[in-house]
Amino acid sequence: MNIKSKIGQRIRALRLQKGISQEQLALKAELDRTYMTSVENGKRNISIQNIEKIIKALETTFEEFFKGFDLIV
Amino acid sequence: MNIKSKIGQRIRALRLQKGISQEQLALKAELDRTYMTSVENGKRNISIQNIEKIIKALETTFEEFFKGFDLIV
DNA sequence: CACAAATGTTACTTATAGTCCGTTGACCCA
DNA sequence: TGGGTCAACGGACTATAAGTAACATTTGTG
Repeated sequence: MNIKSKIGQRIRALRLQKGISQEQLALKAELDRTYMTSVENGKRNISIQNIEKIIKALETTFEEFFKGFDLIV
Repeated sequence: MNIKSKIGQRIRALRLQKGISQEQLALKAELDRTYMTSVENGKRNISIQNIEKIIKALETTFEEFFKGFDLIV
């Protein structure tokens, strides 16, 4: 699994855990809905600033977000 | 402290811990020497793929890299 | 099935990430 | 003093991420 897909997968998992739609998350993170879709689907080489926006919108932390991250195959 | 500076600070700390120069790290990560300087100085909104390159060059993991990351003020 | 809501895709512009080449200054030491 | 290494900076350039619109598809629910 490449890094872009791993990031997308992690975002999707946390989003679903919160039970919100891509659109709701996008709004909260101040990003475009279609951009969120492409990030979740591993199509974007996202920057650290946008990752930060999403982590905040998911109400989590960098540490939590990346916990166990390297175990994803 | 903004996210770009926090990333730069963390990279620099780990690099110095390994006792290598910016140029050696850049070479290992297959990035430009001048780019490494600007990243460490918090001037770049680095992408996830380049973060991955640097983390690998530093011989660490995402989990380790971001451990305690949110505590930086 | 019909309809709505959620998600996905394509294609595009603009904004900026990242490279390359060269310079400068600090530091160390023979 | 002169040569080496290292870090920071700048200008000019190319590569690519950000961001959006329009449309398509999937999914869930009556």
